[in-house]
Amino acid sequence: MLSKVNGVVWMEEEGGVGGAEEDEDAVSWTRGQSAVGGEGGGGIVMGDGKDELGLASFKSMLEDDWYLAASAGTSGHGDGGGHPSAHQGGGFESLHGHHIRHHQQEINPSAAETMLLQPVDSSSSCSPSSVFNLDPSQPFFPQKSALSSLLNVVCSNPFDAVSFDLSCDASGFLANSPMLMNRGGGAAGVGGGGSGMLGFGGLGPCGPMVTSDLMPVPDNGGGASYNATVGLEVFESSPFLNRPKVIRPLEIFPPVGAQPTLFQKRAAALRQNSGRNLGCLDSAGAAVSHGSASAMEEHEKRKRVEEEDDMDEASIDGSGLNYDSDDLTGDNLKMDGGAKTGGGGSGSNANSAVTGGGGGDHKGKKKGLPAKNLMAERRRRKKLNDRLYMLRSVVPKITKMDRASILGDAIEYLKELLQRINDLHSELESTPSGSSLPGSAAAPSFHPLTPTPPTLPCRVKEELLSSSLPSPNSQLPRVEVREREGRAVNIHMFCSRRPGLLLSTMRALDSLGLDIQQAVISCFNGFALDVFRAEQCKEGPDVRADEIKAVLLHSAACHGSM
Amino acid sequence: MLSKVNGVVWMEEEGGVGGAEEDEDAVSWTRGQSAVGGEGGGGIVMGDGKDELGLASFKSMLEDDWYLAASAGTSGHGDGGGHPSAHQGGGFESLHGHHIRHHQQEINPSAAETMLLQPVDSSSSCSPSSVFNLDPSQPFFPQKSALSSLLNVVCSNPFDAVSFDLSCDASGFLANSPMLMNRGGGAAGVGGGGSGMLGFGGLGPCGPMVTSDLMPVPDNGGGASYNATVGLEVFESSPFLNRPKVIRPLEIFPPVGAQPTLFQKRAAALRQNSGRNLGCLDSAGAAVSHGSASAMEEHEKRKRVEEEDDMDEASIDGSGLNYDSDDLTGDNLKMDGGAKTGGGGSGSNANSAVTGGGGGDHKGKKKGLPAKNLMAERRRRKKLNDRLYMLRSVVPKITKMDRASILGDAIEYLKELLQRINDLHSELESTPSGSSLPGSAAAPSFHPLTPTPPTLPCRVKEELLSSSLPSPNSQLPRVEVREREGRAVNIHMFCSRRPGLLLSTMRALDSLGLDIQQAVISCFNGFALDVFRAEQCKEGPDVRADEIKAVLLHSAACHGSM
DNA sequence: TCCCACACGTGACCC
DNA sequence: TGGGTCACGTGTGGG
Repeated sequence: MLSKVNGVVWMEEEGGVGGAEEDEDAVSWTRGQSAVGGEGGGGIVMGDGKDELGLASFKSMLEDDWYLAASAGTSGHGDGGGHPSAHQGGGFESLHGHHIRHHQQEINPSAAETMLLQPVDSSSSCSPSSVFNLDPSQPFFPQKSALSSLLNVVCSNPFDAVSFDLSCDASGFLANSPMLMNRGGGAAGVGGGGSGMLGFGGLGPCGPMVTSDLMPVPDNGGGASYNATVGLEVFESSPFLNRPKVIRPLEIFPPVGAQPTLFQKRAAALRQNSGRNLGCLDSAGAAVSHGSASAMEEHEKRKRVEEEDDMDEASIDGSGLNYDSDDLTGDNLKMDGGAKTGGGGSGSNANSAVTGGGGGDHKGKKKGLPAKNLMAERRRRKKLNDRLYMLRSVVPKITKMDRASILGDAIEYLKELLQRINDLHSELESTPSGSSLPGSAAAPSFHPLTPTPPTLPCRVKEELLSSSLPSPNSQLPRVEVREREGRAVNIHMFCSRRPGLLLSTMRALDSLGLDIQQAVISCFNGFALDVFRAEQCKEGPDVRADEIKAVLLHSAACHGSM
Repeated sequence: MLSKVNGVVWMEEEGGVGGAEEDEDAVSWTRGQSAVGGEGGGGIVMGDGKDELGLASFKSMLEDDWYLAASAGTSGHGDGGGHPSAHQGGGFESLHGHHIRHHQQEINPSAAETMLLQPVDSSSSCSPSSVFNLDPSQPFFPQKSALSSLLNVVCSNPFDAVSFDLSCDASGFLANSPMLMNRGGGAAGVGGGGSGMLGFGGLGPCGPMVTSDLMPVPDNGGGASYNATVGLEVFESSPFLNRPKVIRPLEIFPPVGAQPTLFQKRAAALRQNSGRNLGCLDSAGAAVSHGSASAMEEHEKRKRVEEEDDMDEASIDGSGLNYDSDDLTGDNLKMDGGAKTGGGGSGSNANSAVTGGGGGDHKGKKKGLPAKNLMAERRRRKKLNDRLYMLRSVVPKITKMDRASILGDAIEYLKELLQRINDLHSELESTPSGSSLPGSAAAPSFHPLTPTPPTLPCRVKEELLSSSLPSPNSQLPRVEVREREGRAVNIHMFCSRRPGLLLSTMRALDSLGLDIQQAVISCFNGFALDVFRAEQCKEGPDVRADEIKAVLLHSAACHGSM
């Protein structure tokens, strides 16, 4: 149902995101990504996907797998440093892949699906894109657009998403994991881990290099699909290389992926740094890059792992594959974890003797719980990160890649959307034809979609400010009424809170024949009434804004007076 | 400017959130809170605040202060266990402080600012509420509603929001911050830190106990204001104690507050647990509660700290005061940190030998960085949490209190909004004249971004809408009423929106002799009413919760029935 | 008991 | 160098 409509996209998201359980949500996200990956990489293992369970299990599997895979893969390349040429190359791949993808998406008609995928990817990729955005100087890519598109995409894939989410939601996860595994195997071969490698290999230049390194990359690629095209670009596009700094993250491939963003960024950075210099093995690079080789290695591993995880989520399929290949999972994971910790030895954590202390999971610290807990924690973290990225992907304008910024941007964006909806509502109702915006000045602003509405006309802002600010308490009642089209109105009222004010205000509005359709009223120290949309009863005569205002002011005054 | 208007709050948020830099954002958030605090606590050090930098500094200051204060306070009580009675008391304090504050705010006419603050607080407080929501069983609080309300608020302030975004985006934030500070200073003087303490002391029972403990509280209190009432409640209201579980968070006063949510929940829980048993010193309590006294202590401290931090953010002013009072800050902080770490000694962390190992900040591990870093990390964490709560507050329907869930819900919600926008767009275009559509069609498409879906068939759209919205709508009216102490009640109501519902509900509440002091009401698809605090008129007979519920249900039903 | 979620402190990295 | 960010591993509490 949902899926069909464009709304579908939304639906999915919703289901996945909010609607269902977290896990489910996570799944959904993943799915989306996976879908994307599938599209791009093609190789999604749909058969598996079919199972609802698949997803869930997938997810978990993936996560675990991640670690495992990552560790496995990582260890392999990270330690061994088998990569041929650039980390960068690898990094780029992913990043480019994403970007490229975006372009492709646009380009490709197939798009519909792609779109969806894209979104997913974008989510992951988003980060990259956002990254791009970050760099003012080098926005070469349409991150924003990408993002938006992604969002859209997500939205666009109502079906996909929906189906996934729904199916996935509940049973999905758990059951899924196995599925994932299977899937992974089943998958075309985007391949994560070893398989993934293959995928990359297919890409071309990257392939080789990637292989060892790519382990992670694949994940990022999640998206093997991306790689193909991407790979080329990467190599081709020196620009990225050229500008390591800002872009770096992106460059590397943060963009691509799903989760690399942060991780990738860092990883990429590392790689670049080390990589460029070294351009050799990962390990070498790592070592080179910094003082503590061991530390570096660990770091890399971890990052990779995470990346993989991300990938998993992002492109579950791919990851799935990897996992499958790895298959070591459980034990390996632990081991990996242990190894990591042990290896890393950061300080306190390293300790972690708990985890692995020695080699096994139970070492001694306490119960041996640590290992499990550790994994759980990792999963949790990853999940959270994925969500975060997802959120990022959904938010068109991303100021910074910071987690906090992401949240902040999301909040802002959310508000913006609400505002828009409001405006649209008013417009809709009021202006039949005027569609355009008569009413809503705001509409235009956001409409444009400009993700960056921000710039909206200052004037508007001013208005708002004036209105908004007034606030405070002691203050005089402040009422603003805007007529939208037709009989719709927007009301903003602010004054001190007084007992009975709420009721009297409601009465006043009612007396005016206004039906409050969308509003938010808050009482605390003060009283704030924001009616986004209210309509005058059809029957009644038109009430003018100033009338409304007068009535409300009176109401506020009466009470306010006290 | 901004500061003045109620919008301020929003402004801040928006600005803080999306618009500006993270720091700023953070600041903004903080401000909101701070503002609140200022209102409540008043004692913000405004002088400093004036500087734009001030904000930043404030922020940092506060945060640091938090820690310091907290640590100071904490260390004092935590380690020494100087606190008179309960940790709970302490914990409560903070929490309560928040709640109380709200109350006070409400009480305080100064409110206008408060209002703003409130929202902010609410955001933070929301978390608690959401927490409640999480519990299916115990939704007593209007978390959702709160959230929704928040959202609404945000939304509601179309102007504000817009303006904010716009204005805020760039300069706004920075500029604002100073304002806030100023305001805070201007505030009545609730009092933060030391001052705050006083405030608490004023409260009564809590006062004494709190004092030592309160240090942190003030922060929370940001809001000393709350404390007064809260403190009482806490002590008085055994119920909370009685129902530690689900309610806990709320009970404690999560609602109030600002950030307690997660923190508070836990903290509260801890306190309750320990507190109840012990009811003595914090340290004692801690020790009692669990095996590792030291660990407990640390925990408590930490929590408190965080709480404080939250407070800081929430009610920066307060914190500011505290800080001021403390003044120890820098060094103290370090010390505190060190102490904490040292004291706690949980395991790995404890170690923290880095931090304090011994007593001072620099111990030895590496550079002595740790301490600083530690603080930074704490701040960061806090900031992130605040944002998260903020986000939560904005998202109307929160399934779980999980971080991941919050993100997921937010994403979903976001998608929903996009979908809606899309639909609206299509409708707009199509409906009015089809002509516009084309172009606009684009709109929808791009809007939604979903390139494809673009225009989903209206019909579909309709379906979707119906479906999407559903959440609210379809539902049966849901009303939850909790009696607080005395004549205070908490009400959470959620049902489909119906014309006149708002008024009828208000009438119903009025008829019950309830004075709505703190509430958030949001209307969109559904109708959500969250009354954080309402008091029955002194005159009237006591109204029982079930009566209220019945009346509200009736009201909802009448309208709801449709 | 386990699992989950969280907060914490730390090391590493970047700017 | 210093602040900020991040991931990690751990400890802990709640269910």
